[in-house]
Amino acid sequence: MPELPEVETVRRGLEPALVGARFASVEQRRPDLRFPFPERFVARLEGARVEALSRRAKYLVADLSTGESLIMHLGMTGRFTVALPERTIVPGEFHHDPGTMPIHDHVVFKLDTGTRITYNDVRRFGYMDLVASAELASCKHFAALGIEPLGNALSGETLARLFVHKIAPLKAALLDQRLIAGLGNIYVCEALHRAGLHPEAPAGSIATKTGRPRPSAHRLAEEIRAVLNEAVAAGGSTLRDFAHADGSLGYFQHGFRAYDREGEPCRNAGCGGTIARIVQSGRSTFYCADCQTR
DNA sequence: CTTACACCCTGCTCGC
DNA sequence: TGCGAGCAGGGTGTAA
Repeated sequence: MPELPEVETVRRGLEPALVGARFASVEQRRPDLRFPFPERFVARLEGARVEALSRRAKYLVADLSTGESLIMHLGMTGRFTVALPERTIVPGEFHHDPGTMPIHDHVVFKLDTGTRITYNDVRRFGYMDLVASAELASCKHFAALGIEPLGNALSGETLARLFVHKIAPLKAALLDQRLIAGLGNIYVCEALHRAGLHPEAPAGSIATKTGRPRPSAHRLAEEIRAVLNEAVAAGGSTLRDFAHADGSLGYFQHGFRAYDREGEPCRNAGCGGTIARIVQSGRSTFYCADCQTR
């Protein structure tokens, strides 16, 4: 579920409830998610105040007053639910996202403000870890991460440098978190479609032999930025709608142009093509063979 | 170094 | 209606 825009939306939803609050108690309901929880997970959280909540790629990072940071990855199905104190919670009446069940509530954070934040993860591909805040950048989760696609680093020049001489397909290169960190299957499909680039084209084809950007590199950088910004904006509006309803965070539908639209007409202006589906490195790719060229 | 693939886990949908 | 196959937006480990 969550790629960069969804994680950023979750961050914005959690921030007002979490930052400045203290963990009054933490309930860890199983020993592991994707990985085991760190040693003394609950003890290291309880009593700590959250100083800031940021995002790196698809990770959430809560900086704590203890000098440690809580790293959270949502995997495929991780969600947070915020129950504000002014909203009386009647036992048995607790609201969940459609499709989520209390049996998959794995961590419950109770804050000193009375707010309760619940982490639910059906497939348990998400995970949490605690690392020293000073060593975040070099910790095992972050050390190998590539550039932030919404940061200043993303440009045609950078993409050309990262992809030059790569024969792997563009799709695979864009999904590689060591090069660009935060894109997932949906937004890679969307960015390539918007940029008019074929997902099977060699990644190196956007660069000259010397690593200079071809026009397609600039186009790709622009479209990555555009589609992510639009999705973050859409998430923000979803957040406003949902936050007052039941506190659900982490899922929203965005109007995709290619993703999951196999057999439907291409939405690029002037193109009469049809969206096709192929499989690349085990994942579905959706693209238009008429307007996405190699 | 690359790239490909199985795998982790649960639930939903689709076709027979 | 039941049931198995296939699929799902995440990443990791292993092998070639």
